Amino acid sequence: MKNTLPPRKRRKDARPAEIIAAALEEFEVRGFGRSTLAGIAKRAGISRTTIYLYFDTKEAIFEAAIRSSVERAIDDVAEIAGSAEGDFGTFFARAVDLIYDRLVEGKAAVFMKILVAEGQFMPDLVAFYRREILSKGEAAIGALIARGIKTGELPESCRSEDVRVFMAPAIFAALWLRVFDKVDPLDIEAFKQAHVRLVVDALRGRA
Amino acid sequence: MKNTLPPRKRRKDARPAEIIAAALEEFEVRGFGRSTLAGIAKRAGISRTTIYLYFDTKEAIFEAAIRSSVERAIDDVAEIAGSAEGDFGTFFARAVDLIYDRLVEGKAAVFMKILVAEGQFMPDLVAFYRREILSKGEAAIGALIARGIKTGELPESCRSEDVRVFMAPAIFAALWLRVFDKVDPLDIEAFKQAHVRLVVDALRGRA
Amino acid sequence: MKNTLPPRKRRKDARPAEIIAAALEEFEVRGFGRSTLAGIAKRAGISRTTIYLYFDTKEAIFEAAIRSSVERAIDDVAEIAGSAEGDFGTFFARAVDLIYDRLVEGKAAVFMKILVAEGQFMPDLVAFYRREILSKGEAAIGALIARGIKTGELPESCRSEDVRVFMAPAIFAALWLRVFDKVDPLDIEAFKQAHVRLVVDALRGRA
Amino acid sequence: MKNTLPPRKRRKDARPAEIIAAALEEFEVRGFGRSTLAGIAKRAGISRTTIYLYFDTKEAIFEAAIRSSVERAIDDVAEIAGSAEGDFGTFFARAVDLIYDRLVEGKAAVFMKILVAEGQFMPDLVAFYRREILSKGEAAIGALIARGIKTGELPESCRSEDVRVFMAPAIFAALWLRVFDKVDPLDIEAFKQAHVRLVVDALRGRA
DNA sequence: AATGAATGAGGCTTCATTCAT
DNA sequence: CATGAATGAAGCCTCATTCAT
Repeated sequence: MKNTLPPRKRRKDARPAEIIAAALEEFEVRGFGRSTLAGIAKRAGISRTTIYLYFDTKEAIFEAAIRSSVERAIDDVAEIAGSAEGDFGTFFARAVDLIYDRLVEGKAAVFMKILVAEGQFMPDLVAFYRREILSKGEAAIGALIARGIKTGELPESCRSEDVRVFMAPAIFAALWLRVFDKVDPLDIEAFKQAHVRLVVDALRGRA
Repeated sequence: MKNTLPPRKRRKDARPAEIIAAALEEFEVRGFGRSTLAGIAKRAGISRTTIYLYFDTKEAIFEAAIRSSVERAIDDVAEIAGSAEGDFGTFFARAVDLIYDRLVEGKAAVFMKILVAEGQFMPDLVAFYRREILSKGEAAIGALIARGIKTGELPESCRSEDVRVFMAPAIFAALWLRVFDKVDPLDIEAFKQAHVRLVVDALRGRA
Repeated sequence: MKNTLPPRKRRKDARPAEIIAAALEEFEVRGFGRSTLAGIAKRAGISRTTIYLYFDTKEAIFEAAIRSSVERAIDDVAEIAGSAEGDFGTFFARAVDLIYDRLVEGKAAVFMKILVAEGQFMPDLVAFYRREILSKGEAAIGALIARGIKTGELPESCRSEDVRVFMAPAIFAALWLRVFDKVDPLDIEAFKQAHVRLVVDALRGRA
Repeated sequence: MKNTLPPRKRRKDARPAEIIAAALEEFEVRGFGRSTLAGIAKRAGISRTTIYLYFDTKEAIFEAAIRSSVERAIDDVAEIAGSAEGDFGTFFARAVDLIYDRLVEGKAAVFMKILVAEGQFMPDLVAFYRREILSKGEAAIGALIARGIKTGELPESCRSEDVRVFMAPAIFAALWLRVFDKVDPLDIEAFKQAHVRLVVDALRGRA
């Protein structure tokens, strides 16, 4: 029943997503500043002006891209939080796995890169990204820690800690991969494990 | 009498540094891509074309800026390594202090930001920055760990760890400050201490 | 009804030719080096940037102009060679008539002038012009001479002569007209006849 | 006695000539339009601004260069005309030799090239060059013809001929050498002989 | 819905030329 | 006499964006 829509219509509905996908490719390869509408259009296989039927500016495309990735992120957080059993180390490792997956695979890292570079000119998007994406991650980590405290694995003092310090290596790794990896490769698996070990050892040690 | 040098001449010697300083301001405020020679010139109080007497391209200015910051970085490393006494925690805290100083104060973070944004188009500079700046930091941290192992404070197993994971929160903080701080301020002092605690606790705990 | 094509579309097809025509005007008046895209655009009644929809660089415009004049040149040669009857003098006079026509009327002389001035920086175009234009002329003259030898009007020895010497006065006249004519006018008709007489007398005299 | 001037003075007197020489090199290599004062200064081994002590503009340098070559040209003409004996063919061949020498060797051809390219913007120089250089050549050829008529070698009808047609191949050769020679070399010696033969045969044939 | 045509704003860079020593 | 420093004018080119079909 959903497939009975005329192809024209289906096409129309798909366009924004196609453009966003094309734009993300372009952003990844050329950075945001150097990306051109011409490049995005070419990747999307459409004309430059067609983009204006769906988006007002280049920034609007980026905004839409960022927004379109929110739902999944929310699901992710739910996924992390939903898991039922295990000790803190296991949970944390799983959360970190997920985060690295997103970051290494792509979109999230592209967003980070662009926000680092151009965030000052997109305060709304920065706020949005922080609120919808990063803070979910923080909340998730915070929840893990709270659970660890409840189960007695972690000391009460951990509660007041700025959780961003526990996520920092992941962001670092994401950016390093995109910038310095060619000149000094980072073994992402080993790094991830070091990251987990660092946090788990530190927090457990305080008990 | 020593000051009787003709101002024109003195000017000339000072110009490159002035231009670099102006460029760094501009880069910091507008990012590299959006920076214009006109903006740099205005900040430096000179004409657009005067810049070309000293630098061939915008990239060249950035390169000069990055290179001009190397000497200090090297001194810093010496400073860290030179200190004589204390336990691992004290040493590491001092090193982290220094790193945050550089990163918060300015230049280094500006470079990081630009390299994140445009590094793919400046492979030479990425390599240079990594070699001359980042690897010094890594080496310093590695030396601290080696010393901790020798004094028995840290277990032998620490030696094989990727030291970048110990520096990551500093880089993270530097970028966060420039990007998300307005929307979610980061208490740099508290974060720094959390960073130190994280690493020290984790490494000590392994002993 | 055939004329109901949208003007926008018709425009598009005509644009390159319009731009070329405008450019030739500009080149003729200002020379190639001093010609500006702004000037060409103004002559064509379009915006500066519109030119870039059709040509990549100023050189490309010149190249297109030169190429667009080739077909006619080829036809000319056919025309000369095709004529059926007459003695060598008649043939040669007709060929010279044609050459002077082209040269005096315009394009060809403009090209010559530009190539003289800037040819060292456009080796491909020099080669192209020589191959597609000048050598046709040489071939035509050579054919006339061969015919003259066959009919017995000219001695066999003429065959080995460098035919460029027979065309030289035409090139000279073309350039003189553009450079020295104001200060020392050249009666083109008289000169042309002198040219014909010179060559015909010389070649016949050898018989 | 002339050599007792202080070296500073000698230097000063020599400067204009040095600059002119450097400029001619530059003009020859890069053409007039693309030549820069910076390039000329470098060739002359002096500073860009020093040129302004002696010349007001780039055009002024060219003008001085052209004027400085006049004396020699005048001498040349005298040389041609002064020779005492021989028939018309011999005389003409000698004159042509001389002309080709000048044209092939350099300065004169550089002037021609520049005037062809930029003459429309230097009407005074065009007039000057025509008057001081070209017309000398024409006069010399005219004198040769007059002498030929007097000695009975040439018919009276030659007198009314536009002598430029007799010089044209030389100009042609000079330009061809600078423009098309790489793509289609011209054997200058053979061409020169063909030129002489053409003119001599034609004029003699009329007798 | 889609597009080809067109353009204005703005960036980098070159160069002749002036200024002050 | 000579020059290093500095600049304004001007050119080429890119790109986001609008217009008209």
